[in-house]
Amino acid sequence: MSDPDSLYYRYYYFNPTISVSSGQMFLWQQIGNSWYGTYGDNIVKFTVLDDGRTSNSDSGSNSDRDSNSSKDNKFEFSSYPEIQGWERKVFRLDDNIGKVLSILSNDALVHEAIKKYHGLRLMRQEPHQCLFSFACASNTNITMIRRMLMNLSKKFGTKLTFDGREFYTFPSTKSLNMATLSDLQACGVGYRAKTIKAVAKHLISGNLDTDHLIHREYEEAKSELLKVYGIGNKIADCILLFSLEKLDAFPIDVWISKAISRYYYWLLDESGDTKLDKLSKNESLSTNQYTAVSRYLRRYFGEYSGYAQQFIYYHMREIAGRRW
DNA sequence: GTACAGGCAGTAT
DNA sequence: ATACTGCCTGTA
Repeated sequence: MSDPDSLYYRYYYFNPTISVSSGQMFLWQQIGNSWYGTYGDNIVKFTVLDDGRTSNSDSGSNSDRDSNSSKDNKFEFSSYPEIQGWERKVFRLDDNIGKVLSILSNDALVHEAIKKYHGLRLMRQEPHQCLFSFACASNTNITMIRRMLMNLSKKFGTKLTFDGREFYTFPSTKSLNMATLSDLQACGVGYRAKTIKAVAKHLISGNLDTDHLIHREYEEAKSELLKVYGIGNKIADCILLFSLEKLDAFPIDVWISKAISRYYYWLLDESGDTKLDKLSKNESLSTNQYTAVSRYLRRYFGEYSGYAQQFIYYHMREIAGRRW
């Protein structure tokens, strides 16, 4: 890479476009060449500067590059109210991505996905927003979750203007705590209103403290989250991975479940765990099966299991022809 | 009309 | 321990 100012050069290549479209963060929208996202009280924005410059073959370091993304776009970042350098935090540019990808490349499937979805990053979410977002995520799909969160933001967030357009901040924990069940249900969240209330109550009372959980180990933080009504294994793992710095978390949803029975069944087989015998035909996991499967996969992928999960997840959605 | 979508809690076996 | 069931809501 000849341009020392390019983000590829400074941070190892990353592609915010593929990350925001991966479904790991719900409140993003594309307008023209720009993407706008809600990050708590702020609206963050990046624009793809398509300067037509294509990457040249610089001595093999690009050999893993997917041919589809051989063009190195530049990106411009801004926000309102302004947060300097938010992209570093949100796209986890502080991670040693070279090390992460190198370790995970030991697995054949993840290695393929890394090549294919070059530049995909894990995104770091604002913890309270992440908690409430996944409180809405049970038994539904991404389109519905987006709708619920947009409705909640309109009703309980603060309107602000950015680039001459209207946006809403994410609702404060306090406002969601004060809301009644029917206020929340008016946003189309249905029975999940009880989970939202439970999360708000735990946060307001100090019973659940995200700053505290960030500094605890995976197991301990997870058991705290599981005490909240409506938060189960999968949702807790998403919250841990996306906002509480648990890169070793490995959320298992139906897509990852498919990937496991297809590509990683040998791992469970090797474990000799009898309660996993029926897993190949029945892809839905009981609580105990989830815990067991999660343990083996986390042991296999190691401290960066969450990155592996993200690449596998994105891959499964892609080959299934995702639509949202 | 019916099945289903990035789960979970409650209840019955 | 494991299996089964209902749940809000919109879309196919």
